[in-house]
Amino acid sequence: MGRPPCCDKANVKKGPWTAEEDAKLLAYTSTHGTGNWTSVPQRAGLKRCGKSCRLRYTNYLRPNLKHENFTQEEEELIVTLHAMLGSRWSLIANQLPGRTDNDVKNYWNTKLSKKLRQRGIDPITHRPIADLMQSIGTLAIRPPPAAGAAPPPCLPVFHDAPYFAALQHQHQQQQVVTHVDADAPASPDSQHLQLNWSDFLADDAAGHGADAPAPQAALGQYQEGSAPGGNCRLGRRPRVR
DNA sequence: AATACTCGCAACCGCCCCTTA
DNA sequence: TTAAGGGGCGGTTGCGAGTAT
Repeated sequence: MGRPPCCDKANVKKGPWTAEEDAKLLAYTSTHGTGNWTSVPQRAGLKRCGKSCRLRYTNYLRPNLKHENFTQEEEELIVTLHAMLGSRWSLIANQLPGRTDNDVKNYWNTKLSKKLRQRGIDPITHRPIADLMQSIGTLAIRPPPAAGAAPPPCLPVFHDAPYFAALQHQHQQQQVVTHVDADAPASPDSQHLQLNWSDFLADDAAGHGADAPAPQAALGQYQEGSAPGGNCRLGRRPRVR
């Protein structure tokens, strides 16, 4: 049994937002703020789901959003953070002022992952594709597990727990490729990580205010939550309120 | 000029976590 | 203590615009 719908879907409009709807939503949020989203549609005079209103506001109408193209610096930061965090788009977006998680996710899916592939880097693990092919070949010759034995661990990726800590080390060794200029010659050592790990942690703490948990603690939660119960599913991002 | 294909992005879906009664 | 509901998140889809054939 799933969750009940958050709104009456039969009487809710879907699809692209009109300028009139945007104006209503902006007018409402500018005077009343963004408190209870489920009540926003009714109060603002919109035939929309509250979630739809929230999404429209946070991804498009919110003040201080950037709508121009991503800069080279932003690209490199996204790649760096993706190597560290995986697809925690909201956390990555927190480090990019004026960008939303949807922006970052779309940009990654449409551009950055392709750029990485063009350079011979696997966009999931951030490792050279040739290395991965070698790993797959090694796995293929392993004997099958005995009957009743525990299932084998997942294929490791950078943002799984054991690799999270290792990544910091690798970062210090400047091995992670972050430069994704497709025109540049593909060379594993052509560009190196620019982001300072401790700076990232400090930024994260500052971004969440004084009452936010220490960033190291938050990262600890990521590591603990990365493989709950030993299965392959990544842990969800710990929420910071 | 018409059609097919690709790309970019806005929006939706469904799951999960947290809060609250 | 527990269940319901709200909010947040990542994954996916749909569609318009641009480009290639």
